[in-house]
Amino acid sequence: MPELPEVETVRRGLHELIIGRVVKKVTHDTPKGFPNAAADVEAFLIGSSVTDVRRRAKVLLIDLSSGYTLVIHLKMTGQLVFVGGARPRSPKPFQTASHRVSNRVPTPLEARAADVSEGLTVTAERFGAGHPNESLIGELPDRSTRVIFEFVDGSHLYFNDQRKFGWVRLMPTLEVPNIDFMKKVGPEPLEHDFTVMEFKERFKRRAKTSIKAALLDQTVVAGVGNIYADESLWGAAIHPLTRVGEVPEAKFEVLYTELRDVMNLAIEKGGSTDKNYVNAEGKKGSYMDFARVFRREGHECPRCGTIIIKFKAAGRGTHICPQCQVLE
DNA sequence: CACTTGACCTGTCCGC
DNA sequence: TGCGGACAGGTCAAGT
Repeated sequence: MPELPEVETVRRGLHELIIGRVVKKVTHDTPKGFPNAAADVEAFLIGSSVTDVRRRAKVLLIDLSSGYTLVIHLKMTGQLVFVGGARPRSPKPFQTASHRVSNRVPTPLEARAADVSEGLTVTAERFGAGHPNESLIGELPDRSTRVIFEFVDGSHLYFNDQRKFGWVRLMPTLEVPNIDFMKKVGPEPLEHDFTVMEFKERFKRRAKTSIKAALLDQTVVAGVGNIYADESLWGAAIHPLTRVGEVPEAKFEVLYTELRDVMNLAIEKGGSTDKNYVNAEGKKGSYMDFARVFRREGHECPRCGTIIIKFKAAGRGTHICPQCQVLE
């Protein structure tokens, strides 16, 4: 479920944590998740240092000193978790009684990781007690770990992805803008120069589709997913099935403001953790504590007290207040 | 071309 | 207790 605020939170975390670190080794178990040829990995990733961590829409870009970039999409359940600091060493970490999943057969990736004496424990203690966003991560790697980046200083970056929809690929930095997705994707909604005029203009060509489908369309505006679509539509009091062309001008302007406000708040709260999402330190985001309608069916609308309902719109679970949000 | 639906995956939850 | 099926949603391909 990582949307723009979640990916941005990960980006900020990684920007603090991995710039300057030099890649020593990469282990991965899914050709689909990491399709690059071993020779390319050896030539352009191993021995390179991280020079920048960027984001475009929901895509993370980790730039390397080799002139290549790791392009990463977390899709629904992807996580990028950095583990540094002192590392307890264990000779057979995947066979110790303390291992969380010790009574099953280690995956090939785990077995390989065991060979290099990994077996780290990511605990709340490691990241400091009292942090508002608790850790969701246990020992890494775990069964969802697809790629492990090891840096020369002994720290690690884990790419976990329970549902395997996400991917990592290595390509020349200069070619990143030529990816089909990058050529089609719409403007960044939180950029200062993204105006309400441009917002309205972008939606015009989708006049006949529903406002929710248009919000989720990455070629209209970048980075909006199901959570912030529902939250911003509630904020603007627009029914998700309203055709774009039928949305009153004034409400469109409110939607622009609501979308930006709700995403900025979400970034401030470290994103939304419904089930899987964690930041670069393995911690949950707390926006869901502030959500007004998303996953709140059966609860009262904070504006009018009407019970929030859930139904399907644009192929997605959709949450509205049936009193505040009516078809135009 | 605009728009909708299904596929990709796996873990979880619900009803029987 | 187990099992089948529905469900979760970002993006692309294939369909209308």
